[in-house]
Amino acid sequence: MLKLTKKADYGLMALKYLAEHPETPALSAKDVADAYGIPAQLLAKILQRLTKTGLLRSHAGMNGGYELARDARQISAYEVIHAIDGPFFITSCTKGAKGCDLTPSCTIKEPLARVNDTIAGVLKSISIQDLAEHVQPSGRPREAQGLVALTL
Amino acid sequence: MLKLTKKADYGLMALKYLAEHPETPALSAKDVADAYGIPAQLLAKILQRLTKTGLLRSHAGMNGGYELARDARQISAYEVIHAIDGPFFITSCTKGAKGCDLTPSCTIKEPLARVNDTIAGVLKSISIQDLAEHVQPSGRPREAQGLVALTL
DNA sequence: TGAATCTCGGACAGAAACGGTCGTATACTT
DNA sequence: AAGTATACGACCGTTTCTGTCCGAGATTCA
Ligand code: SF4
Ligand code: SF4
Repeated sequence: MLKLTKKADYGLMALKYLAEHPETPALSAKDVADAYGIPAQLLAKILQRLTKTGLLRSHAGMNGGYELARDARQISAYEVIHAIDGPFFITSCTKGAKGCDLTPSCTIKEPLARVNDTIAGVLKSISIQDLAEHVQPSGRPREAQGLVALTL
Repeated sequence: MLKLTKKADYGLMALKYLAEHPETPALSAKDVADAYGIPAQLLAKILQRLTKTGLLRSHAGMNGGYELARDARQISAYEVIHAIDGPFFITSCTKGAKGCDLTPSCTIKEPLARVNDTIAGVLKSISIQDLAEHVQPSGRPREAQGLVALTL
């Protein structure tokens, strides 16, 4: 529950990897998969989907591969997750989906929808760049880099 | 992914229901289950687990049932979720668990751990009471009731 | 031209998590 | 004693997740 899919996880890793190698023209799925221990074929399909949603640009053929379509600073974790795992809900009922059987009688779906938005906001405020800058966490609680409004 | 379990969902509904009926000495699992359309047997087990973790007090026998162990204001959504679905991770690796195969080579687990904490913080800041006060959302974006620090 | 490399896309299978049911034992009230 | 309600574990069908396989198209290079 409330757990990130491994695909999304892999997707974030790959994007971060690409962000860290801006010089290279393109990196193949296999390159990235080998860099970590990710199953190559699986990563391939993930990158394909990221391409289809416009987060990556692909290039077939020899020395082909993928590159970021935008600056790493302009790609949010939310977009990645959304691209890979589809629309983001905390519950089974949220807007867009058909909802669970007891959507009418349920009295907490509305407050939960706000929680959903809040969490989505957190994810949206995180960019690939943020992941790439692995500031050595020297234990010191740094300045908060952002504040997320929690309306409920 | 990142979706609340239905069990947790039911648990929150039940807790909220109990919070809304502070006068009654105890409400049986069946009462709550009927109030919404929740499968009674399933809700029963959920409430049992909440009892075992100390969020509820149970009372067997006729006219028995459950009651909140603490004030609704003192019970966070996080506790409920944690009690029902176990420890809260966003990823498969987080502290406590054995982690996934590529925990060593993974470079994003540390930033993700912070995201994890952030979201957990959001959940912790929400009490059952907050759910019960279903302030008619008149569209007007009320004052933010809290801010969550987003450190990465 | 043709071989090598790489993306694309769907099908598919094994594994795990989820949602829900059942049966039985136990505790409390009247 | 009878009735009501919690307690607990086993079980099972469904869905979701993870990962693999395979065939088809694109591009580069010799
Ligand atoms: S309707 Fe209520 S119960 Fe059904 S999914 Fe939405 S929140 Fe959970
Ligand atoms: S280690 Fe990296 S890949 Fe494995 S679960 Fe944690 S974050 Fe995801």
